[in-house]
Amino acid sequence: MLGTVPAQFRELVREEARNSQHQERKRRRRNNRKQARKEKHKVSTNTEVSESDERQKEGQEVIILDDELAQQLIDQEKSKSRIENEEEEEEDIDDEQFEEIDLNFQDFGDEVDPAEEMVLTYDKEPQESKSKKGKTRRVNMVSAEERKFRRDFHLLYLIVMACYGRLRNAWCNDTSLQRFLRLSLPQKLTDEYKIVKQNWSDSKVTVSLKTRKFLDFLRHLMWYWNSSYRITNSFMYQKRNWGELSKEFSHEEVSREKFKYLIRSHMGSSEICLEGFVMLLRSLGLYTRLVISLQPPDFTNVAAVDFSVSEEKKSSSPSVPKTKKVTKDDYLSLVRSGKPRSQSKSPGPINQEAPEYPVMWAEVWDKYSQKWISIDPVVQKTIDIVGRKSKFEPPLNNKKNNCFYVIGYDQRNAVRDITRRYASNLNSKVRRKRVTRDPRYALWWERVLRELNTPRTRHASKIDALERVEFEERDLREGMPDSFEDFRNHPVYCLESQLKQNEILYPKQSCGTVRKKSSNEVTPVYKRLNVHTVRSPKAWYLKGRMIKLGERCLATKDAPKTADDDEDETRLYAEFQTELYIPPPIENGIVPKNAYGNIDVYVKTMLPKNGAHITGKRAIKAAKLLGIDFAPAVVGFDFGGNNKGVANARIDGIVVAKEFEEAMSLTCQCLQEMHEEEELMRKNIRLLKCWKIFLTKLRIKDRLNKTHGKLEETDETYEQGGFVASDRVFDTDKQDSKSTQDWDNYSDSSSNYVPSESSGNETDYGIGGFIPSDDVSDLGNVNERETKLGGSTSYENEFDESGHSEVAQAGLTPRSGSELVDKNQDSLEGGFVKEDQQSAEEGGFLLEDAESGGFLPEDAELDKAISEEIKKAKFPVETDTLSGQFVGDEEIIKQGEFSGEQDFDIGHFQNLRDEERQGPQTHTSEELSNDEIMRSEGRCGGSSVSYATEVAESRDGDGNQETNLTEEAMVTNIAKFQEEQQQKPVENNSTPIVIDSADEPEIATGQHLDEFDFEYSDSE
DNA sequence: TTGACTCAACATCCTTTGCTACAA
DNA sequence: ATTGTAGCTTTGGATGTTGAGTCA
Repeated sequence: MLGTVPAQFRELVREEARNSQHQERKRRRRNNRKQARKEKHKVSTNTEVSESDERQKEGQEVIILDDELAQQLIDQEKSKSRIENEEEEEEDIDDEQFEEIDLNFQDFGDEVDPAEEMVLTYDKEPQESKSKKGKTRRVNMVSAEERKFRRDFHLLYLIVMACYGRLRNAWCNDTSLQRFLRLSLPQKLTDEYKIVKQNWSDSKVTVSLKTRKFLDFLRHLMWYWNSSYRITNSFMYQKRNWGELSKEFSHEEVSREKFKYLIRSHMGSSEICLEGFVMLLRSLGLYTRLVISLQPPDFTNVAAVDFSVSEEKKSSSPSVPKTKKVTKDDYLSLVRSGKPRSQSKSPGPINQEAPEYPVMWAEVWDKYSQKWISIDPVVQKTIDIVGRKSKFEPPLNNKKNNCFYVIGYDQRNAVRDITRRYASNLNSKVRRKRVTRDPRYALWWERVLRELNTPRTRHASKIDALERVEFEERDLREGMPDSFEDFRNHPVYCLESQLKQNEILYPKQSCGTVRKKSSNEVTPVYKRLNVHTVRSPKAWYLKGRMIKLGERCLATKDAPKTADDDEDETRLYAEFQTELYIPPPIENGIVPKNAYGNIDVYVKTMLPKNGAHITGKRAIKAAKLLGIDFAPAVVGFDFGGNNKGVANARIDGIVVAKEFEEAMSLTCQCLQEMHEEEELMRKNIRLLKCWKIFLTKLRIKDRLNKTHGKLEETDETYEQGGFVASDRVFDTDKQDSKSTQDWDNYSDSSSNYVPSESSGNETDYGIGGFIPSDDVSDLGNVNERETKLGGSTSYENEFDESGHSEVAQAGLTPRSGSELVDKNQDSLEGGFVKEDQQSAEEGGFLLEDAESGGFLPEDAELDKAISEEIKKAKFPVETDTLSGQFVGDEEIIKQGEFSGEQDFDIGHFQNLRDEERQGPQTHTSEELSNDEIMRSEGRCGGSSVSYATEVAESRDGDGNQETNLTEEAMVTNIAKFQEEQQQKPVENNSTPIVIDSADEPEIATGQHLDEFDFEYSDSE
């Protein structure tokens, strides 16, 4: 294994080189393609191509070096990049790649064979390229992962702030505080309010006068509040770009009690000042909204973070932008702790100058003019009835405040998105900055708002309906965008030049024109309403539609080269040219099929008349059983998986005639039940077999005791480890008890001797119960043993910790030969042996009984019951996980060999298994131990990998979890094995060695195993 | 200062029914 | 001899979006 490590590393480097070369080739090809396209209407641009080639040569260095040099190079690069980081320069070497390589160097550097050369190719400045005029163009974009993170962060911000607003709004509904505020209102204002109210009820007063009076009152109220409230901190939250997220900003935590206190004492931050004002308005019975303009970081900004924007502005050095990538950790550390990760990256708290535009304000409903009046008593101290443009809307290029998400909360806790009122360019500019530009997230945002509402406020009220009308008017009033770019994806207007490839205008009627700013060229503008998506007939078929008869295509496109059709272009049609596809009906129970023998059911409407779509994996079997006609249902295509690039039909269930639906569902249900029953039966039988084997082993042990004399320290050995006891019996016979721990000696003296578990783990087993999970997880031991066992497989891998596997519970495990075998001595050491032993001591399952003539009658009965149970099984239990070996056991039982009435022919027993395993071998009865017998029942060869796979297969009914666990165990096992191997001095030998079972004796000594790759196989 | 335009670098969408060798 | 299945190969091409630079 070790020998392969440098090769692995070299492979990695080569792969890097190949990848980069491949990328280069790809880019070159693309460039060529692009240029070829341009050549259609341009003069040849060959010079550019060669230029780009030269560029690639310049940018790329091929270095041939030995590994030591490579190490040096990488060290250099590392230190260089470190320095660069410190100096905040933006020589953006692909750090990640180097880190990856470096890691390998550190791990395996000592083992690198210096004789071998390698080629290390790297891009010197992969993210820079030259523009035509020779100046460098810097590409400064973040990865896809980072983009996703930014979007998610944006979403999270929206949710959190929306919830925050909801909470604060609820606080503003505190009636006792409202009463307090109303009572503390000066008499003058109270009187004025009375007049306003009288005016409202006075029909003689005109609406405009009512509104004006009301506005006057609001203005006075605003000034009163503004003068009586002492703002201790004028800072409000503001928009931060991605680089500023880790900067501190002062924010005092306000509990509800503190909030109450601050309101009563007319003192606090500007935010609480506004909330107090909202309360004051509500206390007067005015329908008031708390309005919050959310300021999430811009998710459409995918430029690498610029930390020094503010510094840059001050330091008048705009020529060299100082940018630095920020990792996710920076944001997360901010989110988790609210503190910056390192001071160097966060140059002090955000500049807390008083903002020009508010992020929170109030809205009051004027029921006479039927308009919302916006009041900002804190920042601008203005009252505004929003006309064309709101006074609160900052310019679009404002870095600290944007009007992209404005939410209003009223006293009923209704939550509404009222951005439309405050964003004058919602459709053209703001829309592109909102996450709702993606329909998926539009739904998401709708849902967030819906969830924030109470069930009562989810329905639009009268005022909401009026507001909707207002918003529609505003949509119309917004008009056409004033720049070409703003037409892109505009919901109302479009330009023909910006249509996508599969979009057409029909009918092509312009609704206006737009003039370019640079020239007098006039471009017609169309309504987005007239834009249709066109598709090929095949694409429409996949959507369950077909082209109407006589329709002419609206567009064409080049047919894919792979198509067998003679036609070199595909005709495209719009949806209005299609109709629903009606499949041929099922007649006489015969399902119409396509050329592949399937039926296409891409959408529900494609299900034929009189047809039923039966899903589920037993559907086909059920249909075959019933003898009815059916067709597998193709519901889509897969382009990934094993067959990348080529479509694979995705089949889900079958289609049968409607009249068979009930029969089918019953049959499927029945099959399912049968399957479950069968599984249960299998499980039971497996467990019974476990018991049988266990009992058999006890009998063998008993017989041995009887034949060779009972071991004195039986109890002790049981405690120490189950069948180690037998080993000791064996030891006693050999008069060599000292060598108990010396496995090599064992192996030498008795070939194929399997040592018992190393005594380190034994204590756990002594407690009793089934396989302790500790042992399962202790793969270190497993490996140890595996090493000692040589070619034998470690069974422990398969014992999942959760203990769900009945096999594991029973102390059974399948092995490489797809057979179940009693888990070796462990199960006997642990688990019930001890208890049995105890009970034996107490007089239940006594060895003495056995001595006095076989097993107890109960055991015989149990045995009989087990055999009968197995016989009762109508299905082939033995075929799969249970092999004929158990039948062999059964036969032995049947022959009465263990009944105590005959002498135990140990030689026969031995041969039975040895013949199965590796042909006849000769053993004397002295050489036999329980371990021996148990091992003889298992195929000890087979790679752990294939074994694990088999186990996974054998448990296919148990779901994926077990399989995963097995794989996990497998991986751990392999890793351990590799680790072990690396620790040992080794000759350079990376080729896997196949070990025949004939080699087992040697392997069992465990002397040379470390050199072998873990790939053993049985010679069968 | 702003917008149109270009270029580069990705991201994303569209595509829409195998073959062979080998083990069981 | 037949059947079932693992593994192959390494990935494509067009189009859309964005940042950055240039120019009017």
